[in-house]
Amino acid sequence: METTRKSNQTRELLLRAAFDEIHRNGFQAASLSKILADTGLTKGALYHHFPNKTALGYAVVDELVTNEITQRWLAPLENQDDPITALRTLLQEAGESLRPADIMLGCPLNNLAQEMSPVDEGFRKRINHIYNVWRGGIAQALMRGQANGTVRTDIHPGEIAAFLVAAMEGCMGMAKNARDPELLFNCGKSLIGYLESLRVTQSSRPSPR
Amino acid sequence: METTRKSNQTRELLLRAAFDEIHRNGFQAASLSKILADTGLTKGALYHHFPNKTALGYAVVDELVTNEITQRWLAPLENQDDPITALRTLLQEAGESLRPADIMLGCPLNNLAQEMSPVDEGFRKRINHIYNVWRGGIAQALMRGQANGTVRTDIHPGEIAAFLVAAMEGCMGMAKNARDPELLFNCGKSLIGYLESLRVTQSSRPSPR
DNA sequence: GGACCTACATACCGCGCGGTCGGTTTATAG
DNA sequence: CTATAAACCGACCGCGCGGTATGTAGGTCC
Repeated sequence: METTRKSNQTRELLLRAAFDEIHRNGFQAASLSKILADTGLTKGALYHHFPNKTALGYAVVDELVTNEITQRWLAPLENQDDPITALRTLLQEAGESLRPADIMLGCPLNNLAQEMSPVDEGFRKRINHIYNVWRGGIAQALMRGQANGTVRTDIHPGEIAAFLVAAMEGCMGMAKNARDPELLFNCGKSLIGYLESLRVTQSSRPSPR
Repeated sequence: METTRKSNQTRELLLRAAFDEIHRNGFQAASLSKILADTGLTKGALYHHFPNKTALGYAVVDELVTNEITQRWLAPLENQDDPITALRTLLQEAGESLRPADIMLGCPLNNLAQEMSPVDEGFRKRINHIYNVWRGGIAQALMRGQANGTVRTDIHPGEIAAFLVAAMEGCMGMAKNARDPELLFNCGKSLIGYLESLRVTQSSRPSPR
């Protein structure tokens, strides 16, 4: 079983290098030779673990990208009574943790979505599944907020969740192109403003009977 | 001078075919051979009008993409007293005019922005310039709205304009991946809701003195 | 009517790509 | 110690790509 563990190590090594290369150049322009040069491995190792380039890309999405989204954006949302402040905190943390190089490369999920959705149905379905889970997690958090009185009840959680994810990815994409942290900061400010408009305020609370 | 006119015709023919190819496959994966097959022209014609593939791409951005954005999103905004209803109308018109194939391919400008920004500085600057013009046009419209009392004065037009463009592109990108017109419709609804929240209402108007 | 230039056509090149395949090392099971 | 299969190596292949060079049809000018 020692072989299996080491085998998994090189598999993950390949996955991580592939993730970086894809993040930098997109999937289609990603070079297998570059990935192998980065890892110090060879064609034999790669094609032992993956049947072809597409399967490698699928594995990157299914394992690395999915994991990153769930860890970063969904897990912190569970068991939260106040989804709006929770989301706000997540946004601020994400904004602070982004280095210029990260801004320049953009969100890996959105990059793949924009590049591969029209070109490869396998990528499209996998990415759309991640987005569905993401939207679903936010929607559920908003519903819990509605149930406990922290979120306005006159909004549709599913629609709002879809818009929130779309706006986030849009802001990331803008900053990626502009290469301007301040633009990202301003967009984040507007996004947080929108987020706060979903909160139950004194004026919006129905008068007690 | 008759030759010049025909020459410009084939140049525009190449540009339009290149635009389509790039819109479908992205710039890097766009095939010059495919473009030439579509137009019925040959390498000689292409390299007579453009020094290389990159220059062709730049011309597509500088001429076709720039024109589409200004015509569709900026020209209708000029000389409008009520920018919020004007933007709302533009959004609805755009949403209605989009066919499933258009949704699937996404916004040409955003596609190029996401693909090329980290890879080629020439593309990045050109695209960023278009976005700057776009944001600027919306910001100016909002400022006019503030001046004539249709837009809230407690918001920063530049920041809001940046967020609006980002959110629009984000919504387009989501629908492109999901391949779902209803998702686009829902995002558009939320976007319009946000837009309307910028309007001066009876309650938000300062009491006259 | 020859010189000349623009506007294309066509054959060709080198390169890097994804992918293949026989060989070699390594590790575990018997 | 040996057999066997997994894990990995590395040379090789075909292909399509962007790009080049040479050629040529047709209009213009003197």
